[in-house]
Amino acid sequence: MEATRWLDEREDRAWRGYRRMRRLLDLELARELTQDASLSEPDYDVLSDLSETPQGRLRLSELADRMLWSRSRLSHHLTRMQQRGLVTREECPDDARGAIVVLTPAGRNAIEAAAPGHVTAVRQHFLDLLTPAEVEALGAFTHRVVDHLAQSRAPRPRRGRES
Amino acid sequence: MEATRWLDEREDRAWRGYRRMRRLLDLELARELTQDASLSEPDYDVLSDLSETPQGRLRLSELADRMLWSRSRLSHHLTRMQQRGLVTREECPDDARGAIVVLTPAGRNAIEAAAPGHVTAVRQHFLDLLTPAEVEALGAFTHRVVDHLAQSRAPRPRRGRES
DNA sequence: GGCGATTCGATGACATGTCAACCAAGACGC
DNA sequence: GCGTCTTGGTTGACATGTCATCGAATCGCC
Repeated sequence: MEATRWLDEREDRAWRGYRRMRRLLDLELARELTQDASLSEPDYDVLSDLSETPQGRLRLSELADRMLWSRSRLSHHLTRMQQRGLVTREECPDDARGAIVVLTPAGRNAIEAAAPGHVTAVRQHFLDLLTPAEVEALGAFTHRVVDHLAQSRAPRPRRGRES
Repeated sequence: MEATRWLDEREDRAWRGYRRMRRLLDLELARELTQDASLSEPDYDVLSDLSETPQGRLRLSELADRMLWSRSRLSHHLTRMQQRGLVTREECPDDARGAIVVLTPAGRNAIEAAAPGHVTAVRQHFLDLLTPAEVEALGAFTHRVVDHLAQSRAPRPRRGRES
């Protein structure tokens, strides 16, 4: 039970800035996305991940893993997107339990129409405000943090006895 | 209608890393908070902002502005927190429309019990993984981005004719 | 081949967040 | 003081996310 190491001034400034930036950036990007493309950020992410695959199709669980979403959340969200005609579900040939999420032509159109504006917004409100060195540093430390966090949530060894 | 400037490799790495880190960090911090202190992140933020004021009391709208929350969201959330005894509402003496949010002793206890663990988690999963230079850079560019975004959403001048 | 354990995805109940009214009260012009 | 406009906060309807549970299918092991 060590004494807590509180944040010093520099750390506090970084942590507050990070959270405030997140929030404002989210608000602005979401605002532009709905306005220009009638998509929410989650919609955009789903479509974006799907469109990055050669066929625009992914196993539901695979998509959920990539997005770090629960299967439940994705299933609910897909139901809504399906009603809007952006994606469909197909049966999985090699696993009868499985579902394959498929990008519809309308979904493809939607993401292709939305992407330029979204990327532009990301630049305008974020990346272009950073120096190349800062972008480089951001890439470096975020991946470091991601790797660290991926450890903690790594699937437990099957018969492990770890605490 | 310029051609879209897509992200180059470095930018893409930074942007993906940022979003992935956000998500994983949120999951982990929220997990530890609920487990150790039975608080959600929004709960923690409300209590934290309140406890930073000398009296543990803030006008509702003032709190909403600080948190970048809508009044509606805050009002709903306060209702729930009030039912758990973490905060109360009082009438505002100088503005009969107003409500003052007040930290209860239980709320004070909750944040004081939660803070050490939370700060430790923030260090462990984030800040301590960064070099001092990276922390410094993070503070610098996040504040730059925040200032930029604050511009776009600045309250419009009362009778302005601005585009 | 068969049985228990696990995985996949869907679903319903519930928690949380958003949006558009709404009411009451202050602010302003007169 | 009195109409009108704005502001502060609440509320209800609805969208979204979480959690526990379920049925069906697959896996592992014998």
